[in-house]
Amino acid sequence: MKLQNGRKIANIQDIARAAGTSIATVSRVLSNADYPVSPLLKEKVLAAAKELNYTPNLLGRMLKSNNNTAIGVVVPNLQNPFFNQVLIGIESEARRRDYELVIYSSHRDPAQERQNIMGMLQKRILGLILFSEDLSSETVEYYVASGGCVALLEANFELETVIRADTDFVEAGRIAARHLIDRGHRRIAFLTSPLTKHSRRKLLEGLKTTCRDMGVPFDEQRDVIVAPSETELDSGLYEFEQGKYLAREFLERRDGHTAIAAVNDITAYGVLQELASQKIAVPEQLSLISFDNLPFSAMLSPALTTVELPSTAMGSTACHLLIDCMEDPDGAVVSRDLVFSYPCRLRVRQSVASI
Amino acid sequence: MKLQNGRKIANIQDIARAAGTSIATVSRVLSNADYPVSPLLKEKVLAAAKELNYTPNLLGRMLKSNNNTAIGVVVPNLQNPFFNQVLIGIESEARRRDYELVIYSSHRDPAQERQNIMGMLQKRILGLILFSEDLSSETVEYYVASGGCVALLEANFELETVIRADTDFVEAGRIAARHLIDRGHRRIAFLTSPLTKHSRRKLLEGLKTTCRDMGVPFDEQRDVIVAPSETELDSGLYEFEQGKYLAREFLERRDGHTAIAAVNDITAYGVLQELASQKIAVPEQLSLISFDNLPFSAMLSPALTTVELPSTAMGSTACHLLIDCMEDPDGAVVSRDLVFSYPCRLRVRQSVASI
DNA sequence: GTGAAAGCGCTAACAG
DNA sequence: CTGTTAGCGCTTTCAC
Repeated sequence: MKLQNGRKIANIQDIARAAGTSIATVSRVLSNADYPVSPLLKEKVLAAAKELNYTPNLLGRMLKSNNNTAIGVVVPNLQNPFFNQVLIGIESEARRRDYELVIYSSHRDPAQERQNIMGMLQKRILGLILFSEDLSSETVEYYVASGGCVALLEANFELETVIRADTDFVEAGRIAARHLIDRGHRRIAFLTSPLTKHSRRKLLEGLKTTCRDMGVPFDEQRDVIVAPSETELDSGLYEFEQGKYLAREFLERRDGHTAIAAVNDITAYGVLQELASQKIAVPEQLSLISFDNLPFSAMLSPALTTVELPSTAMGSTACHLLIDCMEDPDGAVVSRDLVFSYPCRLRVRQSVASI
Repeated sequence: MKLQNGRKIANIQDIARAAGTSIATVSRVLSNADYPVSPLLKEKVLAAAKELNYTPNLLGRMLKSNNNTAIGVVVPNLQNPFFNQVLIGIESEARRRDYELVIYSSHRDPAQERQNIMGMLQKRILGLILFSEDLSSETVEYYVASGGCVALLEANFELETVIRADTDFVEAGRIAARHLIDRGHRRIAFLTSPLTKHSRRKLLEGLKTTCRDMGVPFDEQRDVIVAPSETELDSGLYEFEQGKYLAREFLERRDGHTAIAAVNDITAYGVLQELASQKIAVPEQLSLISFDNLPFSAMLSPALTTVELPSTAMGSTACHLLIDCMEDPDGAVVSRDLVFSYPCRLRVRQSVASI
């Protein structure tokens, strides 16, 4: 109905008229269904379409076929670089398969999340990648019941008929501890935000059990320093400030520690800056390792040794499986193994010394 | 048509049947048009809708009304944190106004960009925010001709009836030069990627003219160091590597310089790491300033002094104006001033010394 | 106030 | 092969 050089956008009727045929034929050639159409007419239709600058109205098609080649992505926010990494993976896969990405940020607000998912349903966006470490399953169940496919990233609730990706945080913790211990460290501190999240507790568990397994003392009272509270500002800056705070706290209570494991990269950046401002050289006087491997971590001085949590790969695989499910006519794919987990990888750089 | 607990998703027919009325009435209450409906019927309809878990099908509505409450965003890529900052601004405004964000990444490929925009048109997404420093206007013109509204961010081509946001890079260059000179620097080097982009040339211009205006010698042969080529890998890592390269080059050719201006923050990170590895202390032995103010820049040691290019604000204002235009029935808004530019701001941190 | 009916642009039977 | 026709779910005249 919109104007285009004074004319409305051409529709198949216009094409049909111009090509001297019927809308059915036009539809058949333009949606290239494998339906026999005489070469002559085909040619004419194509020519008319080109002539009239035909732009198919996918709303019409979608309304008819009730499917939407878009997938919705709900992340807690866009500021946290980790989610950004996940998005990069999702985007590349979506583009490869010709799906659009509709992005919502929930700000960890269940009401907002619910609204986002309902919005998707209203537009018949039937594929959802949900990053939601601390929300519940109700809305998701409704979405699935309405015919949607979903991929859950790091969710803390169980649900059937759904793709799941989880990171093995215990293993991540183990890897970090092992590296530190291999390099001769015997007193390790874990600096963390409050242990309210599954992921953080698992990290701690990995650290702790590995220390014990390898004969290194680890005492939660002495070796774990927890930041007081957590305002979910999500600006990234908050975790950074928290890292500085934790470093100060650590230095006061330091008790023979030669290495710090920080709960994530941004916290480690804060630790690093605080240490630098107190003229404590990393890794010469104190070693530091953390978890994430944000791209920026390679750019620091010293470059940060960190356990890479698969983010981009997780995003791209989740998207890949999701699209498979969406395109699967009779849910056969669902019988495949839809829970996956990528290994964490140690990225050795310069912030851990051998002692 | 999809199943939901074995039933299809309810549509207004179902509601009408359940409420004992007609689809017209249902539509009127459910789309809350300000159309008189008796309280009794209204009540019944609402009850039925709730009972049947009614989820309106926006495709139907959109097909009829030919408008889509989504806006498309085309950025070159998702890896560059600068675009990410812009996106954050766009997202917050879009959410506030209840618009969905459909995100495309063009990878600076005109064909891809064209395809993205065509895809939007096909879904009748009639609002576009395009970040495109080096593409041409053809597709955009077509989009506008088809009834779309567009906001151009940092575009290098002219176009009417369009919102534009541009950054005053000359002024950014001036601000940096002024700061350096105010702090006593008299020999400044500009480290940059190839001067193929408008923005970089403008930065140089601001630097150069300000030096001359303030009586500080600036010689392009001696004071500008250009990286050899530019592979648009866009991983962010490339600019970082380039920064290291430029720093090495600088050190070889250093000729009394006391300060470096790097073309952007990521390049500055590379410079900083190279300097650190060569044990050159910043800012004690050499000062460094750059352009962007990515969130990370505050997290380095030393924290980077940088000229903030408005990114988030630009995104949110662009989105704001775009939605105004889209919602404007008769293009009256277009007469307003639709070209805007935010001031760049100096963020003084620790990488520039007074000498 | 209310409802019947005509589309929005497209696809898919169904008939020729 | 081709065209007619009946919807997809919704909004919106236009009569009552």
